Amino acid sequence: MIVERIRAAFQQAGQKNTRPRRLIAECLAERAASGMDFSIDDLWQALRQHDPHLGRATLYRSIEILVQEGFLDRIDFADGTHRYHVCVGRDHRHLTCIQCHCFIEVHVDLPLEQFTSIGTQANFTIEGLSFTLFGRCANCRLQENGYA
Amino acid sequence: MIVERIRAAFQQAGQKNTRPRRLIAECLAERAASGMDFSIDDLWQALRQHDPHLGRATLYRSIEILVQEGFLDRIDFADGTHRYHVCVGRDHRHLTCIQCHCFIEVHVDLPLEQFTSIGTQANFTIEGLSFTLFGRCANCRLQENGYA
DNA sequence: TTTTCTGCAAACGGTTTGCATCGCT
DNA sequence: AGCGATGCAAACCGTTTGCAGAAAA
Repeated sequence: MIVERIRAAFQQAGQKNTRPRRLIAECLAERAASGMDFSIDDLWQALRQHDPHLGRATLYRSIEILVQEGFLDRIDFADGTHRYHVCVGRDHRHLTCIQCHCFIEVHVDLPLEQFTSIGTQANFTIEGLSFTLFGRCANCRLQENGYA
Repeated sequence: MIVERIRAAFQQAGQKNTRPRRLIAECLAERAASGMDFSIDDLWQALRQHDPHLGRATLYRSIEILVQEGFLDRIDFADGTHRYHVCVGRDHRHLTCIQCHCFIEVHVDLPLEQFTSIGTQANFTIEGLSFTLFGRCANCRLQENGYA
């Protein structure tokens, strides 16, 4: 169960099992199930429905932990905004729509051997990668063409 | 000459050839020559040396135009900060240090054919890609080991 | 009981905007 | 002369921080 995995992630980071974090875990589980990505604010709105007194700061603090733990993945858009989604693997490879921000996780075979050799050449230790294809989804194309 | 290319980019966007923009073009040319990346604030500090009255807003407005024109490339870091550098090609492929933010443009042979087929499958029109390897540069590793 | 987390509200920092003025064309 | 660009300052917005009280361990 996803909720358990999230609680484990908190515990892993040495965090207590508190009510706000349980709520956050629930909300994230819903999002993981639907595959939706979300902004911090989306999540906060959802949380307020369960507990109107839950503070923004708490949410920020928890999200930070989960990103560190590799449980959440942060997607940065060219316009400076960013959203999150529940991670599947370690590396991040997606296809996102530059208009509506919807996205799909994709499976690309990247030439990993090249990366190690690039690292060696440049004298860097490679610790992660991010690969994003930007495009426009079918929906947004339709709307652009006036069928909205 | 780079300065000319920048001016052309402004003109392309229908912008007038004004003193602040000439200054910006000069500063960018220096940065292009040295291959350094920079934050908006770096650039602003440099500009103030030439003209202490140049406003931040003007800089933001100009940078925005150049990013749109594809002349500047924006690099987003995991900590939410971002920097710019003068573009070479259309697509962005670099290796950046998660600690000091230095970076190198790298030449990776990405499986382009895969991308088109991914686009087709997902019904997206692909318009760009971003590929970043994150790591730690030699300098930062040394410092971490106490040789600072 | 001790330590950590929480909620609140205030501070923060980067970015954007409104507006009177300036300066290209 | 006309219109867009500029500089300034204030507004903005997402995020972080300080702190007193509340909850876990």
